[in-house]
Amino acid sequence: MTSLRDVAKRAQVAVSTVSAALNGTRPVAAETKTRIERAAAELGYRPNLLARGLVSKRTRILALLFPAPHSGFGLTEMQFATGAAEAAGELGYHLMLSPENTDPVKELRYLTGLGLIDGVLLMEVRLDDERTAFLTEAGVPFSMIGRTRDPGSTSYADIDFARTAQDAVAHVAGLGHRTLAFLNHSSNAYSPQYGPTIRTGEEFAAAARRAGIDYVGGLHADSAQEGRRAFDRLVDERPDVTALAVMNDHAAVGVLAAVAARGWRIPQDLTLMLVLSSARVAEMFHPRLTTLEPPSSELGRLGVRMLIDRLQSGDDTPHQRLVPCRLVVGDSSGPPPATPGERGGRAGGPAGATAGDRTGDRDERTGDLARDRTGDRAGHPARDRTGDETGA
Amino acid sequence: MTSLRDVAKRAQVAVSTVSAALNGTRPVAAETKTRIERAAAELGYRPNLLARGLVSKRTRILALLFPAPHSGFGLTEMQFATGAAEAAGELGYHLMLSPENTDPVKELRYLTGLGLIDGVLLMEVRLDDERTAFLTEAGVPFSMIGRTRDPGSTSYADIDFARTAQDAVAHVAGLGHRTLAFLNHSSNAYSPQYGPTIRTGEEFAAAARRAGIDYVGGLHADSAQEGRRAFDRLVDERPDVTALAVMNDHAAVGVLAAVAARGWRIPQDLTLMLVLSSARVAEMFHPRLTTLEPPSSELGRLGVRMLIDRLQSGDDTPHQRLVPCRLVVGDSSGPPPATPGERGGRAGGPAGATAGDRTGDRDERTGDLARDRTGDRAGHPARDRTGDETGA
DNA sequence: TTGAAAGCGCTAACAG
DNA sequence: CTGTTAGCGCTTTCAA
Repeated sequence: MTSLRDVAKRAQVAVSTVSAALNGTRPVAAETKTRIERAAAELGYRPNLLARGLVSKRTRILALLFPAPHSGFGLTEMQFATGAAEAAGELGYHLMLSPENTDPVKELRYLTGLGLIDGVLLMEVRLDDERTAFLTEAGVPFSMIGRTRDPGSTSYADIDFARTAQDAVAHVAGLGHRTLAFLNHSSNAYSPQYGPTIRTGEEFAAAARRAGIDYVGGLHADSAQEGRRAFDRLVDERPDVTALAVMNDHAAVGVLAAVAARGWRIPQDLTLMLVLSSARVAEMFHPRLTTLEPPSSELGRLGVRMLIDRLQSGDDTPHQRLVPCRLVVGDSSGPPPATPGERGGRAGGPAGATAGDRTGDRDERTGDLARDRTGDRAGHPARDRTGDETGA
Repeated sequence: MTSLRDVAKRAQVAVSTVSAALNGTRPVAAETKTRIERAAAELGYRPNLLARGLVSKRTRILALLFPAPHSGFGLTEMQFATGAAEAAGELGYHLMLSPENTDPVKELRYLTGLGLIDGVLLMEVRLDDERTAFLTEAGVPFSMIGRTRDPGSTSYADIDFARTAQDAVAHVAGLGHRTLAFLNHSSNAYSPQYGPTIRTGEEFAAAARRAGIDYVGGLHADSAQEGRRAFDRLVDERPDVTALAVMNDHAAVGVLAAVAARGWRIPQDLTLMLVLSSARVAEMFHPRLTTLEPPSSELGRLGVRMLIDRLQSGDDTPHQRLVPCRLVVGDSSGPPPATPGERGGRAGGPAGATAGDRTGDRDERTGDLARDRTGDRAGHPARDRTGDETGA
């Protein structure tokens, strides 16, 4: 390990001059500077982060607290991490992965006490998250992916649920649907305080109301079996429903089974969309489902950027960013059936010319998933991952 | 930040004594020790990792180099990371996520030059991976998830492809199949040097040969469309194939479409299994596919454990561990049809009573995915995630 | 069994 | 503009 002293010796100057030259901390004569730089390069000098951190109190290390991979820990959550790590790397920071144990606050106290990290990035934030209080009180800079019920002056990047719901509603409304049902997670699948579950439900209801669409809520399912049952119940009670949005991949599997069992076809008899699920998952279905894909990676990036921004500016005005999901139209969206009451066969009935045909004549497309088609009525143009800017 | 000096002051001893007492570095009188411990607890003392690392040259920080999330970056890869982070945490270490840019070796040089990390964990290891040479030469301790062509004396945790293939072959053979086809990734989907792609192909061929099963290889597909085409070609050329193993999720989607298009049923007309894919993904299919699920999280854990073991023992005899995939039997496995030549309808023909029925009478099961049933002929008992021990 | 002192590699006053 | 000096918080000799 070559140190500052080695460089100083070789360049015939004092260590502090080398430090200054390399960091631009104070003016250094051009000639001296180049001499120092050459010496540093020749020796392959790398500043020791520990020593630097010890005195400067800043390590350029961020911690990402991620929850134990419980039930629903999928691609989405992990993309936060990769997005965050990338953004950190681009800005000269490092990202530490800290698995959260049973006592998050204790974990945080330990972690921040180490003097190792400059800031914390929280994910899986609950509406009443206790971690924010601790961090605020401890004076540890942090930002969140997701947000608490009342974010106040904390920094966060979260999904724009209102806009997402609005886009979804506009999509089905644009296709001519007048009734939309929403199949949510059960409230205890994740924490009962899990923001996305609650906010998505609320916002779908609100968006439907505003659009003058009939909304059917209060449905929950976390497994294929529950999804199937929920769908059957739904159709019994509300045979007029022609469009359904589903939160849970597994529930969607059950819904598809129930749809097929009734002899219904998608999208002719029902428009089905997956909410907060990646296009990669939606692609696994037959037909390929329309999806509202969460901007996971971008949220991770944003979270890191706003954290670093705060760290570097010293200014702690909060950054709060909402990013809508991206509507990826699949093969499960279509106009509503002319006569909803007379759809398909019935359970156990003649199943001919249903799923077999459907998959049979389905046109296989390659990777053209990025087509952003929003319903005509929506009025806003196709949108892509927008800026990377931290913007207030 | 309370420091050693604060504790020393409060306990009325010298800093060096506090250090010794807290680290057990040298004998300290029991009475003094408790006094120190109490003082430390009262002050909420946390050792500063930077200061400690600066002198001890050991930070207890490990770096996980993960590749840019290119094409096939899924759940599997991410589970390495979570497994690794957990294992690290349990052993008092920290895991840094280092996204790999275009020049991995440069990245590594930089990273290891920082004096910040004690060791490196490599993933997405290619058969001729250049990173290992650098790390070896630089004397940086490392271990791998995956392995190079000739691992020599490097430490790694990898999938036991031979055993996995053997289990798969035994499974289908046990069901009575005499012919097995294998649909691999195309060689350029990942790096042309991507170990799993190559090893799995080889081992399936070998296992089939040993089991006296007719093997059809040389098939590749990375997308649904390619999967569909590959399957159609396969059936044309080898109508005797009754079992098919598929590496790629997307290809499997295409295969299922092609199967349905022919009016075939699964598993009656074809036994289909997914290789190196998580059970969560297999669950998305209809019917739920039999899977050989990679022990991703465990590989991550093992990688970290062997790295830390080497770090702490100072002994650099390599640890090399192979862990087979877990066979999760789904609803896509069954005995071969009596007369393979007369299966189902043909493309575009009467699709009646096919997929519709299949999904219709499918029994929805909840979460009971852990059933380990290995083929009768295999002769080895159900196996679960085995030990966590690092074992040499 | 304990204390004093040196120093890890760096930054940041302060003099020159 | 540059060199000297004093630490950051800790571990580790070396004496006592």
